[in-house]
Amino acid sequence: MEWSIQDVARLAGTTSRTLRHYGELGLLTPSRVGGNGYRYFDQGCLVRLQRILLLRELGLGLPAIAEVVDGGPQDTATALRTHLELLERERERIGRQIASVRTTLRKTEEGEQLMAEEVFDGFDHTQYEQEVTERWGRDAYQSADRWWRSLSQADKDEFQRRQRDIAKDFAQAHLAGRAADSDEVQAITQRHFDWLSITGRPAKPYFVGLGEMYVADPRFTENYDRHGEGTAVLVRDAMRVYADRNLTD
Amino acid sequence: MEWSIQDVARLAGTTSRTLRHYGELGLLTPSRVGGNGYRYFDQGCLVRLQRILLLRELGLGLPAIAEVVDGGPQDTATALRTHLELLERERERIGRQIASVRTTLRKTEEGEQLMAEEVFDGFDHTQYEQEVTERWGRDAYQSADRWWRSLSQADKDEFQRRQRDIAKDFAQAHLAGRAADSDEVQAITQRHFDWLSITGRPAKPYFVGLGEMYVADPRFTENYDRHGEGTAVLVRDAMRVYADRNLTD
DNA sequence: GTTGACTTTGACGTTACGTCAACTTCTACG
DNA sequence: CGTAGAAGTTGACGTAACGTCAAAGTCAAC
Repeated sequence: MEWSIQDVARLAGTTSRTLRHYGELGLLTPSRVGGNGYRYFDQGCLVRLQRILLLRELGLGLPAIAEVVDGGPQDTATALRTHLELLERERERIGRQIASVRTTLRKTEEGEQLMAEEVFDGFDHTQYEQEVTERWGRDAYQSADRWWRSLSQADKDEFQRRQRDIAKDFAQAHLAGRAADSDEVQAITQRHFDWLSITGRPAKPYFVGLGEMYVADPRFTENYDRHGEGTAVLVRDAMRVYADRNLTD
Repeated sequence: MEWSIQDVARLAGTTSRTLRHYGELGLLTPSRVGGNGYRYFDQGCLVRLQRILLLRELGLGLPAIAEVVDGGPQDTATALRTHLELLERERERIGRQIASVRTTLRKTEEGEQLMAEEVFDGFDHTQYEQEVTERWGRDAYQSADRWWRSLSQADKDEFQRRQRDIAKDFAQAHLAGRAADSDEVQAITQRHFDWLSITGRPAKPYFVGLGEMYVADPRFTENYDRHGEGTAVLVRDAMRVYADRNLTD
């Protein structure tokens, strides 16, 4: 018993083009090829095709399927587990994207001037920025940067007010001679971490790198040291301690 | 003030290739092109680029962005709402895919012979099947079919036992002379609907089409009529009533 | 004048096929 | 037995958004 390519396509709910494509990739070889070049498939081919189509419906790529269909259930399980992780990461990514789009949409509807003319803030300190960002990734910085620009002025003000409060507390602790790893300073650092978490929980290298930037980039240093000389260094150290204690990577 | 292509790429956190690509698409035109062909960008270009990159990070396609960047916030809001729907559907789809992969993975690990040699059940009634499936989509049927094949024998048995119970109750109601739109028959139909919902809530055309298949395909007719002649017709009518009352589209 | 960084255009590769196009083969009918 | 129509073949381009060479011209500095 054997079937033509069109028969198989109908039976399996796919197209002849797909079957030819699988043939090219060596995924599914016809059991017989006539003298006229016609492809014919037998029952074994159909069984194989069913497996391929099921796996493809689950979202696996053809190369992954190719490695799996000839192997045992062991290989299949491994591939599925890997694929599952990928799918879960993808779902998370989309979830974050949905949240971002919702925020942007709200801003847009509220008539906010999305990304106004102050695009140039931050475009003039490329000297230090470059050195620092290279350590923990330019993309993360750029991404956060664009996020910041998309906020409304009110949001920015609120965001900065919280930052100033935190900076003041850091400075006060610094004046009082507290160590970076003291409970008091670590509590402030926790608030600092929460403040940063608005755009998503920071990764460890990002957080540590940011601390270093507070010292390296005068624009940031000024944020802390204006409340008391040397505060930026304390903050950087506190951030490193915090990261070592609470963040994984 | 103007910048070279490499400068802009660095400033915006992207690559020169991307900028050239946007140029080709007419998304971002250089403010000036030197006699040597070099592209130069001014501040306006940077503002525009920031908007483009933000929207792209949100997952919008370049054609969609192209329509939006020149329009007002009105257009942007509409585009974002459309995009949001798309993202939410995508998240749901991935959620379903994750569930499917988990099930398949479990089966595989339990040592089930995934899709055994009985691939041929159902491959011999293509005559009727073809007529019926053409009405409500072959893909839906094929997909459900593959799902069915991926179940373990125990699951299949359980699934069929529930089906038999429902069929018997339908036959009994039929013998008692109940109408398709009677409360009693509709209650059984509800159970039938729930039973089908295992693979996902059926769409209305699917559900109605399935009812017609129960009459058109002797393999299915037999499932009902063996408990009493004419039951299949009652079931079909009951399913249509149920669909009209409870399902949309 | 040479080196090295930067620029240009052009073209191929990526995923899983869809969609012609041009041509041959099979099947059924008058 | 000729022919129409369905079905088969290979070949090639298109898709989204660039990444990645390749070949060649330009610019700035030593």
